[in-house]
Amino acid sequence: MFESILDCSAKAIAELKLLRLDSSKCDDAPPPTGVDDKRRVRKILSSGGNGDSAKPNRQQRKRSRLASDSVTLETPVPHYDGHQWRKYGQKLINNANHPRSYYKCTYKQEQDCGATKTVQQYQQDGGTDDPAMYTVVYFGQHTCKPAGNNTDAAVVKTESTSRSSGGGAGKLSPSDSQCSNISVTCTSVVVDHHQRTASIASNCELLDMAADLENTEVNTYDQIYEEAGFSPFDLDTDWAIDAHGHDLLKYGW
DNA sequence: TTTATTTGACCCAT
DNA sequence: ATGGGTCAAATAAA
Repeated sequence: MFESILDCSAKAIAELKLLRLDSSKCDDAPPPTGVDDKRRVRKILSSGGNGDSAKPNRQQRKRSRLASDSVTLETPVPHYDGHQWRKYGQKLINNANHPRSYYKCTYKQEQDCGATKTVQQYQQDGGTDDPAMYTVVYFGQHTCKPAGNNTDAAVVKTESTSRSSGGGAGKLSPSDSQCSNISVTCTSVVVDHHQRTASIASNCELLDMAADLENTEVNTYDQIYEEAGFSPFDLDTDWAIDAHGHDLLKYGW
């Protein structure tokens, strides 16, 4: 297990290092913020209304989704990220063994929060010692405020196949061995310095973190946690995507 | 009754 | 034409 932890940590660091090389091409690409008015448009359409207004909206949205920056997490526990999500779709994807699930922020309606994510299992669950791994891709930013003083991370009941934490508390300790499998990638590294605060962990900072970790004798997840001070998987931390969807932000403990 | 999930259809980008 | 993202009616769960 120890070796496995080491191996996975090394892999994560290697990936982050690769991304660090790409980080030099940080350029500005302000993603349009698509307004989700589709439901109403659909209603109008289905009631025989003029459908011309539908096209720009949908186009705008789809384009924004495809062109938008994203943050990708690879994790065995895709549903514990500090936010509440509502599943709105599932699709079988070509050349994938498992369907992809689509989630939007639970507070989309009330707070017009535009954050979405997709979850897809990419590793066959080979046994009890080999937890299924999921690729989680986050789009957009959370503009919603977390409801209540919910210190526990949001627990999202989703796929029945979810095997995470088997009914245990929705909280992982940093020493949880599963956490050693986490890696973080991003499709675009653009840092808006005006958006940053002291508590922000941007992609670049994550990459720096990886570099620092590489120069340190890090043998356990506990040490990684200690070195970094936090992790993208810290459930006591609230995470968000920055205003332009470029960075993974930490906005609270 | 309310809220969340499932799932087939629809639509857009490639 | 096809793949993938989203909608929304039907269904399930609380």
